Amino acid sequence: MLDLKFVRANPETVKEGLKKRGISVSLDEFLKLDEKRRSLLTEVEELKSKRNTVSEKIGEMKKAGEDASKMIEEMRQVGDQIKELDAQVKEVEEKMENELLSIPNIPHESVPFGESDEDNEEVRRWGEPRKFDFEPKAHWEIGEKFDILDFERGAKVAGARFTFYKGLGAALERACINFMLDLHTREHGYVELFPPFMVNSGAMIGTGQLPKFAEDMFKIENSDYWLIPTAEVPVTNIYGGEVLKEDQLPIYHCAYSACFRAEAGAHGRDTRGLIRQHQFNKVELVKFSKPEDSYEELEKLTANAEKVLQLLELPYRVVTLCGGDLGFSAAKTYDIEVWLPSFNAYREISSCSNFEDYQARRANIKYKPKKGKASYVHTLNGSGLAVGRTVSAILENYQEADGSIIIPKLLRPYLGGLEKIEAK
RNA sequence: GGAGAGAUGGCUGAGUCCGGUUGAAAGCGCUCGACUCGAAAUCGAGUAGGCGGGGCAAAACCUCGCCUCGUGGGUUCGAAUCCCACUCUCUCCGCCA
Repeated sequence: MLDLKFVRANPETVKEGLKKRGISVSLDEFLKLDEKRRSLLTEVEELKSKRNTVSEKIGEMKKAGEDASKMIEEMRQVGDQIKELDAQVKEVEEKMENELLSIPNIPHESVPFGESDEDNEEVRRWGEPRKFDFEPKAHWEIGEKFDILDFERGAKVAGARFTFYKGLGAALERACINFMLDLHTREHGYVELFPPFMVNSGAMIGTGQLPKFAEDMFKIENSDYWLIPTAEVPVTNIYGGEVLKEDQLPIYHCAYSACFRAEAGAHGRDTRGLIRQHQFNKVELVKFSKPEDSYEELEKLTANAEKVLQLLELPYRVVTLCGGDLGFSAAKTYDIEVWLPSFNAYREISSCSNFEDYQARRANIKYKPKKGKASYVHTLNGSGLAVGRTVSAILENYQEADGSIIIPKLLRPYLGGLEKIEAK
């Protein structure tokens, strides 16, 4: 959420910033509401002030045994006016709140202009995509061949975009999760959380999924619970409504969670394999930092996510998302894209963002500096990494001519020393 | 699921029966100052947030006002205090992985 005072004072800056996203928002209506709100407030506050002073006087008169019935009658009428005006204020404020919650974050100045993922700017590459001297198989073919991924039965018991991992497939998924969590907690200084997989609407508003993107998520019937689309939601909201101490910052959390996404509007895209599932696993990195440090923290967070791919020896590239491809709440995002032979392309495996104070304002997360007033922290997060896509990348990049799959060295301890998956 | 207790500032905790200088005692913590070579101890001062108006180009800051004692409603001239609903926490019982 943008700062109301900032929008009021700098509507042109806001419009200009949103232009980078390719959206033009008219703030005229909003600013008109703002003016209306303020004039209503002036009016109603004057009445309330009057009521307060007169009520006090009534108390004194009663104590002195004097008759105050005339004043009481007058104040009764004032009370009715106040009630009427308060209702108007509430209505205006609700409209404004809705409006404000629906305005996306303003992109950072370093974010490139552009309309779609084609306009994202490549920052760096790591590793060299392998040249196969045979026709490499897609991970879904490999998964079925070894009977370690069962898409058909996933569809049978749940539906499209659900999968059973089986045997070494399940073990590989679990090994990746543990490998990532161990790396981030032991080497990168993150404190692990195991979050709730469902949250309430307040948390979803806090990180920006609501009110605009309800159709992208799964809602639990007859309750205010939503299945989390990412651990970002519970983990970022963990300090919602709190004032942190300066010396607590920066806070680093990592968390494994299952993620649930409705994938509305993705019909026909990535229908095969593990790339786009309604339920997938992810290890998430979340940071809370002082505003002046957040962009440095974004670089470090991205490097922490990249480290996973480096250790697994999977080639990748990093891109800066252009304005048109930027997520709703983010000010700047780096996507890490892993090489997937079946696509003959790099595919997103992590998205690392700085939200600046956008989420902090919505979730009301502040910190108190040693000197000065409490102000909003900056929040960041990134996948470290999406696990299903990591498994896909391993299966595809590590396949051999004889059909076997080499296990990356650092994962072997997590699989009882297993060196390769091969036909029995 | 049943019965009961509770929710007050950064924290602990009074006030709630009996509505009116209580936005809130006291203590702790924190900040600044004094003392000290320095620290501790001691002493003094300060210390909730949000919104709106004015001062101001703006921020800081100052000032006036409004709102906030879990949340939302109600009663009343006036509510932390009375009534209703909800949420959460704790204790006991039942059930359960």
